[in-house]
Amino acid sequence: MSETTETQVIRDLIDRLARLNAAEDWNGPLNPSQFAALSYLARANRFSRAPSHVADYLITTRGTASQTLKALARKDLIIETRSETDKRSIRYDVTRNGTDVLQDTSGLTDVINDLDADVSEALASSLKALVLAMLQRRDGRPFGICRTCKHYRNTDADGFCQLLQVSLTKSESAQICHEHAEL
Amino acid sequence: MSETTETQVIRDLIDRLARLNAAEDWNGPLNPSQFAALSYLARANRFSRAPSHVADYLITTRGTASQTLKALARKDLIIETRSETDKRSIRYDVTRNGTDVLQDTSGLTDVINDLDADVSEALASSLKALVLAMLQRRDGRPFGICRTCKHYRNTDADGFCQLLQVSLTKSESAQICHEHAEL
DNA sequence: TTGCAATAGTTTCGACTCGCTACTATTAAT
DNA sequence: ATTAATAGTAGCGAGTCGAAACTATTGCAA
Repeated sequence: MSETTETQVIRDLIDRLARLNAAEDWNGPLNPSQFAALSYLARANRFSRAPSHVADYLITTRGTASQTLKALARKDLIIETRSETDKRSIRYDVTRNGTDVLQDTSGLTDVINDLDADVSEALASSLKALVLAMLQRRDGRPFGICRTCKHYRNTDADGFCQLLQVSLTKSESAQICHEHAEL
Repeated sequence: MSETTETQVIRDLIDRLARLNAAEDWNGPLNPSQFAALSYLARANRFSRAPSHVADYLITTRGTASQTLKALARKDLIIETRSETDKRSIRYDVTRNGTDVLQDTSGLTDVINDLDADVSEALASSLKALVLAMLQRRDGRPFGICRTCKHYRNTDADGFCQLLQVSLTKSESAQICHEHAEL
């Protein structure tokens, strides 16, 4: 008979919240994993759209990610592009159909929007601390948008990544990168 | 190209945290759903251990819950007891083996314990608000321990449930009930 | 009391996730 | 020139998931 501690309560709330969100996904054309993968691809920059990146983001194996991506490709929501420079790697881009599917508004989004600004800021910060601590234990990648990365340099119009040595458009600077590192 | 708003960030953090937690479960003898169901049963009172209650708690259907419970029963982690009063209903109790499996300490637990007391209290409260708001939309049951329920009455040694008209031991008053209602 | 309707749980189906292992192609390092 | 590392995939077995169809009870009304 386990005790129900404050910690256990938080664990349960996180799990239940994720399940409530997942249950909503099932109402749409995609299952929760497919939706999460598609949503990630739509926000990731062009250096972060490979199966292995999706696997890292979704905390799963390359094999599982590969299957999920193949399922999305079968549905014409994403399309694969083989790299010219490295013939092993593949990049998946979201199609027009794919962006349409992502328009579905979610109940969790509404509910989070109803929080007071200071509450949601505190929530984001606590959750981020938890995710980072969990990632550290398995050396997983944090992911994050270019503009907040230590390799990012602000130039006149656009941005520049010191790590990959490429310039980035304004739009790209707001995308998610698998190489993201805290300042 | 979806924008990544503060709300989207929180959604992603919740999803990733749940996935990080789930990934840990896979290292053990059970999959995440089985572990969640077993963990619930170990903390639920004797009126809340039926397949339909597990389904409500895990935000899934009775059919799915039934399958998961059968899988746990095959592994001798829970055992089914048919009710005398209502021959349709079944109660699953956690076996000795079941409680042993639950002893596994989780990384998420450690990480939550590392939070400052005031931070974790704020976190619990925000998450609870989100879960309640989500549940309201699908009239799902909140669940919670007897002692904090509006039907609970404190008696001399033990407690009493006004709704079910039964007296509760001290230990039972700390268990999860599917009939739980906010004060 | 008979006759439904609601409830509790199960089964089956098809699509898919999931970790795993084994495998192919390519690229990097010695 | 080997050998090792990396990127991605196929196939396996167990199991999740919702949905629909099904059995066995119990509740309710006319």
